[in-house]
Amino acid sequence: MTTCGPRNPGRTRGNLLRAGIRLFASRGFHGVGVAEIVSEAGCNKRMLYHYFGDKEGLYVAVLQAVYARMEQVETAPLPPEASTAAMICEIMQRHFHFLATDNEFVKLLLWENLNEGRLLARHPGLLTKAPILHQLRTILEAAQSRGEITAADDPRHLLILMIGMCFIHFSNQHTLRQAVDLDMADPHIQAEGLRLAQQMVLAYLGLAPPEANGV
Amino acid sequence: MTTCGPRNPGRTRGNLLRAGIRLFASRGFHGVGVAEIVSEAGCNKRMLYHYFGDKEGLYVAVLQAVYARMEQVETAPLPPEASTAAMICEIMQRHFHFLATDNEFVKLLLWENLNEGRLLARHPGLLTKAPILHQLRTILEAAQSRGEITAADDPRHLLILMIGMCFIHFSNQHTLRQAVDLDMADPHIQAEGLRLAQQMVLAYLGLAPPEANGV
DNA sequence: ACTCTTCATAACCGATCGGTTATAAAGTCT
DNA sequence: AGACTTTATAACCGATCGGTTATGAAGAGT
Repeated sequence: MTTCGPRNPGRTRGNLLRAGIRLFASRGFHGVGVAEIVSEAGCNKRMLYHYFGDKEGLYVAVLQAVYARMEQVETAPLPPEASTAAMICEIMQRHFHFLATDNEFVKLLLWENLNEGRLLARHPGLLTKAPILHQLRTILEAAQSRGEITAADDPRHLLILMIGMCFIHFSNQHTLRQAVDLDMADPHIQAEGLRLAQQMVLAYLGLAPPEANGV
Repeated sequence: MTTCGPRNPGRTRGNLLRAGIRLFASRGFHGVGVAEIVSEAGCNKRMLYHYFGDKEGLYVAVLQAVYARMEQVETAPLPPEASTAAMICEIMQRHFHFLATDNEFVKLLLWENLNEGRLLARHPGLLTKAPILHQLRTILEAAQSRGEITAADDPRHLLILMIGMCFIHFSNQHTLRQAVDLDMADPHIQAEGLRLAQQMVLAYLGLAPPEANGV
């Protein structure tokens, strides 16, 4: 497409990375050829090998870049004076909204899982511990010390279910549409799904919903 | 591998289908070559084109075969005299157990979603409505008519969350392992995840857990 | 001005891709 | 026995795959 001009190191690398993110997310590692990537990046095939070593090198860089987008969103501090229920709803809403916004993240995560984490295994440290787990732990411990909740279950299991209730809306969009006849891409449907998920977690913890609805 | 012998129509077709299920599930449509499939099926490449037309034809047959496995499990009748809570737990346990057992189903479903349902769109009727939705609807309506529950939310949304809480354990096995440091392949971890998911749904519906635990 | 590293291109490589052609043996029907 | 359909094989096809070689221009250091 847009040629790279005579010399422009940063831009060529950036173009390749962006093209890689878009194409790998949309069709996976095996589904994309390097010729297509360099065509979209507007440069020669040799440049990919110059900047990233090989196709897999670009793929790793793509994963790093997209994981960084999640960390950036999920490490944002929470409103310190909010109620426990409000904080639970907030981190769920953040996670849900991030998945809804960053389709490329969702797809790359799924590709990597389908690949049985082979790339992740070969490049340890690519994916760090979920920052959201630390937030949830802090919230639950504080609530427990104040006697607001009694359950002492492993917060990791609770987090998995919270993530699962969000993730399903985006990971299984197309098959769910056929299976239950709901358009998961519709923001209204998504909002309803999030609302129900939040209610479910609050009900499990025995917390009343925050002031918005519960009076 | 095992050669097909002089003539054996059913077996060659079956071998190809089985090989296709295993290989497409493990590496997706683009990740597998026809040469590899026929090698595992123990027959010549030409046979694949004879029985299934082309590579995509085999892929469609694979999806059909694996979807049929789910329908078979999830249309089994429920114990008619059980409590509402027990029935909810039962359908969740069944769904969870099916996903835990049939890894190929989980992966093929994810491949197809990542492919944005292109195959599903090209072959309508391949995936039918989820039979589990009908079961859930029946349970909820009966409970509602008996006044056991009050919520009149769309059962489709509840089902999505139930599926999501089960699915996440298998769809994101490898990345979750790194993100929250839990081995999702461990049956004990899985059992705990299911237990928590069941509790969550029951808590949301305002139902006491069935006799097993609640006394 | 001279060298040296970096950024870039075009042409090309062997291997593999999905799919086809040519051919024939095994079974089936009359 | 002879004709015809079905099941099978081997060899091959053009296209494309990921990756390399050969080459040179642009910028930086001296």
